[in-house]
Amino acid sequence: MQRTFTIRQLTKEFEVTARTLRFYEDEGLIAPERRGQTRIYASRDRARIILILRGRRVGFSLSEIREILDLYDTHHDGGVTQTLHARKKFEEQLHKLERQKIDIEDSLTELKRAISAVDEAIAKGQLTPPAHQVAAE
Amino acid sequence: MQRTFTIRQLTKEFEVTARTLRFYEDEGLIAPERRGQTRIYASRDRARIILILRGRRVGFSLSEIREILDLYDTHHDGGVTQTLHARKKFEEQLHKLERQKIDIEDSLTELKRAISAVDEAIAKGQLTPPAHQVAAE
DNA sequence: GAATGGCTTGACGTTGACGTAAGCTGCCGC
DNA sequence: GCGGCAGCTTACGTCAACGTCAAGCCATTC
Repeated sequence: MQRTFTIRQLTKEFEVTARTLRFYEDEGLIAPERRGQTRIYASRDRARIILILRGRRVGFSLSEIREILDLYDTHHDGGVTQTLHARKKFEEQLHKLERQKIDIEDSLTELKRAISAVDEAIAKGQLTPPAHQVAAE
Repeated sequence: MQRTFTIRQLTKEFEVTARTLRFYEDEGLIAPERRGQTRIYASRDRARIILILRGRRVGFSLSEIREILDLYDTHHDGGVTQTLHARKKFEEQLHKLERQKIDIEDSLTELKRAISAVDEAIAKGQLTPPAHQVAAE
């Protein structure tokens, strides 16, 4: 099992550019080690990248993502206050995602309606034929 | 039943600024009529705004949203070619949303895991007490 | 030893989605 | 007729999330 990764490997695996990974590092989202100058990513970094990218896909900003990652980092060794704060933040994200899930489901049903409307129109043949089949000019 | 809306009403209903609605107009997403200078929004415009905002929330760019709106507009009176093209585009959006739904569900289960981990930690009392309760300095 | 390829660090450029400020035009109540 | 909104246009500003050079280091390979 591989424990470390080069920047190249990760860019290929996740289809992001090296610039993006360095940018995430500048933003404090990941912290790969160095062998001399070059970055060595551990599987911890890789796991965080997965979280980051999925977070982006579901619409979180990088600062929101950083907040979540920080929570994962700190809620273990923090005091009760820290931990309760983490719990609250997690639940906020949870609710945000649940709202988004509803939005997506609404959009999905609407799109499906649109598609079947198109299909009916085609089936009933209520359509002018494609221009190049109408007549030879 | 109200058929028209002022820009003020819509900003309040949807919690967007007037700037935003004018911007959407500049971008060709809506086309309210004018009484003199002032914009009069019909319920058609309102419906489109609902679509736009929901589209944004699920991560579509404004140009993607414009594309969808255009499809709604034109696939009725277009030829077969137009209509099939519309169908294809609709399905593309459909797949994008389905992928996103999976991402969201994954994130949801992960968040729930995180929350119950927090809860267990609290239940087991494996926590240092809040700083202000430790000792009076 | 010169070229090649990969990695690095700046630093400036870009794109999307608006914010913001300036200055104008009605229109309403007083 | 005037203060005070509401709305309008024009135009520049901003912020996030990178892209795009430029210039340099380092190891290999020919």
